[in-house]
Amino acid sequence: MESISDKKKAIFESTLELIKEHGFHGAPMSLVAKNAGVAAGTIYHYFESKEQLICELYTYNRSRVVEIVNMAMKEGSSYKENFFKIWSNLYEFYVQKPNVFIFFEQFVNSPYNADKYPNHFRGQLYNFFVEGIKNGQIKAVKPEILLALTLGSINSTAKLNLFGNIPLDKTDLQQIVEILWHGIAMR
Amino acid sequence: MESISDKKKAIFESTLELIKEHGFHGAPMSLVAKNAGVAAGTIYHYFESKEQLICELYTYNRSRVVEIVNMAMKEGSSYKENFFKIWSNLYEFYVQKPNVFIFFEQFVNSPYNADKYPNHFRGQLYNFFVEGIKNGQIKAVKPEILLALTLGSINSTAKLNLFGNIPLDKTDLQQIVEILWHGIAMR
DNA sequence: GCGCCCCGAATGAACGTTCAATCGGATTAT
DNA sequence: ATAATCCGATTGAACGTTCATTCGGGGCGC
Repeated sequence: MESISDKKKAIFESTLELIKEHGFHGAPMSLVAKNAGVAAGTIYHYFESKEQLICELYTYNRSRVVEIVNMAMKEGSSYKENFFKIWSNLYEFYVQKPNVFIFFEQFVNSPYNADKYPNHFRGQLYNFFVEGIKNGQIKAVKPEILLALTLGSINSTAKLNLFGNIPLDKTDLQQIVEILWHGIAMR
Repeated sequence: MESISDKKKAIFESTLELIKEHGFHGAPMSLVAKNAGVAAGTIYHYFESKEQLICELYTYNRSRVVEIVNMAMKEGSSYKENFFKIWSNLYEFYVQKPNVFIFFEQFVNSPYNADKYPNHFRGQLYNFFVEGIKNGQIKAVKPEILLALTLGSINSTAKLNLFGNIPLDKTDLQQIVEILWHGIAMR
């Protein structure tokens, strides 16, 4: 929600783009600056260091994702509909913003990322599953497992779409969520 | 299958360890050399460049993984049993060799990796699913989707085990594969 | 003594970061 | 209204460090 200055936004965008294209290596501050249309020194006016820039970039985008999930949880009318909404909204976000998606993938497995097991969705999404179990809509599995499977399937589907050489249409996506739901739903 | 010299193996192991611990950055050749117990120059006797070292490290370990899958496909007696075997053998491999697992994750999303959509299992595992569909054991979904979901679930489960702060026992794993199977199996 | 393996100091390019200088708009003084 | 002052934002050349890579040499087997 906090609004950030245009310069900061440009630096963020430039960093995302470079990392998507060339990885952490291949994203030197000089290039980040050039592509953002600012001088090298300017970056250090906004960020303490490269590490901090990257970490802030992560937390900023992570909060966007959390926001999306929280929104989606209120959209549908039934529990299943909510689940589908969450899945597809998150999927859509990743597919629409590949540079964020790839940055996430790079960051999460990098040493920049301090806690490898973030509480990402420990808040709302975790509770969403706990709720589903309590109400008998979902099998009684550890909620962490449901989280992992759900986010994991979004992840690999996004990758399949972005890098796979087969196109994924609405029907395919429907099938995928259906498979997941069929796996975790009661009955 | 090809056997590699002890020095090469030591260099591989050292690289894996450093990358797991400190990422691509934080794995300078000088340290790779030191931890492998060789001189910096020696590495260049075996590898043309750092890039080549990393790429070879990848293809070497990838072939190990492919091997595991191919083996697992012959172990069970029923189709479902085979599926379970593949899943758990691959899972076991990742959990037993976290440095390989993390290296994979880092590599796949890095610019070192040329083709983001590798034919990894296009060979045997792909056929395994095609077969399953033909024989009516599995829903008629694009095999690529089945691949993505299966490998994705292995992936996120391995991460959950390695980094999550909850332990995963046999029952949990059983539940996870069961969920997946229930989702993709016919009926 | 030739070829192969190995060493590790040397090299130079590239990188993250710093900093003195400059800009430009707002504020104050005249 | 104009001039003087100020101050955060911005610049980019320069610095010191780190890195991948090179290379001249040493030792061992044949």
